Amino acid sequence: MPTVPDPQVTPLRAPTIKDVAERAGVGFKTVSRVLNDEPNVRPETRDKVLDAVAALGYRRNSIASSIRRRDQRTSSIGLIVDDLANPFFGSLTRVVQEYAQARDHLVLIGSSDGSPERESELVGEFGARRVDGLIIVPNGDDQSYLEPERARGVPVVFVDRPGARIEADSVVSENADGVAAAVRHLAAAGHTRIAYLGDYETIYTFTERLRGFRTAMAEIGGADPRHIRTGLHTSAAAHEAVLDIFGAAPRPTALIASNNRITVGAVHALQHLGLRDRTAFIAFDDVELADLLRPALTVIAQDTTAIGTEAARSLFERLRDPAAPYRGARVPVRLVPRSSGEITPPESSL
Amino acid sequence: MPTVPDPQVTPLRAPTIKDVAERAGVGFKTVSRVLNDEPNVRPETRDKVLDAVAALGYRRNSIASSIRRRDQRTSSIGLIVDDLANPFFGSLTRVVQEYAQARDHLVLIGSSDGSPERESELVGEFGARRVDGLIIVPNGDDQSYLEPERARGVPVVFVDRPGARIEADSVVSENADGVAAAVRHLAAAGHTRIAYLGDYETIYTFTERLRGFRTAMAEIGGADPRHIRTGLHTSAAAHEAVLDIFGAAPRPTALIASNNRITVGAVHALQHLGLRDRTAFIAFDDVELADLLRPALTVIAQDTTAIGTEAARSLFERLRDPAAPYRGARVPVRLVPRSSGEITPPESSL
DNA sequence: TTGTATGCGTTATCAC
DNA sequence: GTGATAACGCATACAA
Repeated sequence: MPTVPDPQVTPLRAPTIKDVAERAGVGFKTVSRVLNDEPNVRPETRDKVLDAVAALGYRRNSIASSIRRRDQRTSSIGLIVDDLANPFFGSLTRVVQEYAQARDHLVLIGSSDGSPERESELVGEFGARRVDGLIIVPNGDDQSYLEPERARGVPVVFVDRPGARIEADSVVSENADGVAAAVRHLAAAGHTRIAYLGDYETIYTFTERLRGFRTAMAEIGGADPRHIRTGLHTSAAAHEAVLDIFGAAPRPTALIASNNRITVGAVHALQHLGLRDRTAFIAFDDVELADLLRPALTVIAQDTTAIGTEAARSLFERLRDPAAPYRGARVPVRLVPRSSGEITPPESSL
Repeated sequence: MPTVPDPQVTPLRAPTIKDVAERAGVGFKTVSRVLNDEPNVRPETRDKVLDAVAALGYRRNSIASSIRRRDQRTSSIGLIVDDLANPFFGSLTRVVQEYAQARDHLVLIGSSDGSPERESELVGEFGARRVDGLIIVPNGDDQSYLEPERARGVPVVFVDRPGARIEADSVVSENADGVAAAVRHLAAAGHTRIAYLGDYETIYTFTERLRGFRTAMAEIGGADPRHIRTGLHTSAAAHEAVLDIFGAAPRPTALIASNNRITVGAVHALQHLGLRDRTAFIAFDDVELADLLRPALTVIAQDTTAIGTEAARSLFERLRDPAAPYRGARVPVRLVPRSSGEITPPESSL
C-alpha cells in the first residue's frame, strides 16, 4: 500500500526569498534588495526577480522581517475599545483604522467589555505581537500594567477616558461642558425642574457628565436630589427610573439622558406615560435616526471623527517624537437642537 | 562635553528570554520551558524564572516564536469589512472578535470601503503577517488575488456576499426571502401597489433583494416598473426617488427600502409629503431606535450575531479540518412587525 | 532536570 | 552590482 503524505506532517510552506532567488537565478540578498527598493540592482536583474515573485505567489513574511529589523517596528498598532457593537466605538475604530491604514499600519482590535482584567490581558497579547503603539479606552483606575510597554518605549494614547497610574497622552470629550450646555439650553426656555439619568458613577465619563449637570443646575437654584438617578446601566433600569421620577410630585418638566442606552429606556417610559410631547428631552450621544423621531431628538453629539483622528494623530506623532511633553486633548461636544429639547414647560409649572 | 546617548542609535530593547535566564541564573531553554508550560522543570527553578520575568517586565515575543514554530501558526485572523462605522459591520466585527478572543486568537481589522483594490491590498498585508485565516466581505467579482493564500492553506470565509473565482466557505443572509416576506406581509394587508427602493444592482445583496421583490410581486400580478428605483446609494438619492414616485399617479400605498441609508431618505421624504402615517413602510436592516419612531418601524432584521458566529465558526472549523467540503451557509432574516408595515391601504385605493 | 547546537525567514554588514 | 555570512528571538532536537 502506497504511503499517502499526511498534510499535517508536511505542511504547505509559503515560498521564501530563497525560493524566489533560486527561481530567478540570483542570490537571496538581491531579492531582498528588490523587495525593499534598495539601490544597486540592475533593472534587468530586478525584472527577473519580480517575475519569480509573481510566478511563485510570494508574499513577504513581515513577521520575520520585523524581528531582524533595526527599529524593531512591526507597522501595527493595537486598539482596545469597550464594545465594538456600540456605534460610538464602531465609528471611533473606523477613524483610527483609516488613519493607520493611510500610514501603512495595521490595526489589531480587542474589546474589553468594561473589564480591567481583559483589558490588561489584551495589552499582553498586543505586547507579545510587538505592536508599535496602543490606543486604549481604559477601564478601572489602574493602567500600571502598561509598565513593560512604557519601558520598551511603546507609546499609549488613552481615549474617551484618561488612564490612571501611568503617564500618557489622552483624548476625551468635554463631557461636563456638554451636559452643562444642555441644562442652560433648557433653563433658557424656562425649565427649572430638570431630571438627570446617569450610568455608573465609577466611569469617568459619567462622573464628568454628572458634574456638568450639577454645576449648571447650581446656577438656577440647584438640582432636586429626587430628580437625579445614577447607576442606570440598562435601558430597563432607565425605564424604571423615569416611571419613578415622573410618578411623583413635583414632576420634572425636562429630562437629560446621559447615554444612548438610557435614552432608549427613557423615551419608551415617557411614551408610556403619554408625556413624550410635553417633556423636554435632551440625550447625550447622537443616534442614527434621531431626526426621524417625533419630536426629533435634541442631542449632545460627540465628535467621534475628531476624537478618533486626534487619538491616532497623537500616537503617530509620539512615534516620531517620543520626547514631546504629554498632552491631554479635550474635544468639544455639540448641542444639536432638533425639537425634543425645545419643548417649553407647561404654564401650570411656572 | 559628555556624549548624550542618542535614543535612535541605542533603541530601547525589550528583554528576551536570555535576559530572563541570566537574571534567574538558568539556561535560556529552561525559561522557554517555563513559559510554554513544558514538563521537567523543578518548581523551585520555575519560581526563580517567574520572578525574573516579573522583575524585568518580560513579554514573550510571539512574532519571533511563530516564525520558528512547526505549524507556523500566528494565532491571528484577518477581517475585512466594508465600513466599520456601519452598525451592521460593527456588530459583525464584534461577534467575530469575541469568538476569536475566546480561542486565543487576535483579530487584524481592515475596511475596504467597497474598493476591490483596497480589499486585495489588505489581504496582501494580512498575508504578510501570516494570519491563520481570513474573513472577508468581498467587493467586485474577482477574489482570485487570494490564490497565494489558498496555496499556503490559509482558509477564507466570505461573509454577507459570496466571493468569486475562488473556492471558499461563505455565509450570507436570506436576502431574497426577506424582501419576499415583506411583500407578502403587505399583500396580506391588501396592498398591491408596492414601491421598492434599491441600492446599486452590482452588489450581490441588492441583486438578491430585488429578486425577492420581483418574485413575490409576481404572485400578486407583478410590480409596476414606475415603482421600482435602483442605484440609490445615498439617503438624498432615496429622498428624491420617493418624491418622484409619490408625486405621480398611480401612487403606491406601500414602500420597501432595501437598506438603512435608503430608509433615512425615504422616511424623511414621506414625512415631507405628509404621507408617513398613511403609507405602509418596511425597511431592510434593523436600526437602533426603530421602535421609538411613530409609527414604529417594521423591519426585515438580519441576524448579525448568527452571521458573525457562523463565519467565525466556519473559519475555525476549517482550521481544524482543511479537507472538509466547502459550505455556503444561509442565515434566515426575520420580519419584525412594529407598526409602519401594518398600515392598511386607504379605501379609495381598493 | 537542564543545557547546547541548529534553524526559521528576514535584514545588516562587509567583502568581492 | 552582487553575494556570502552573521544576527534577530525563539522553538526544536538531542545531548548531558
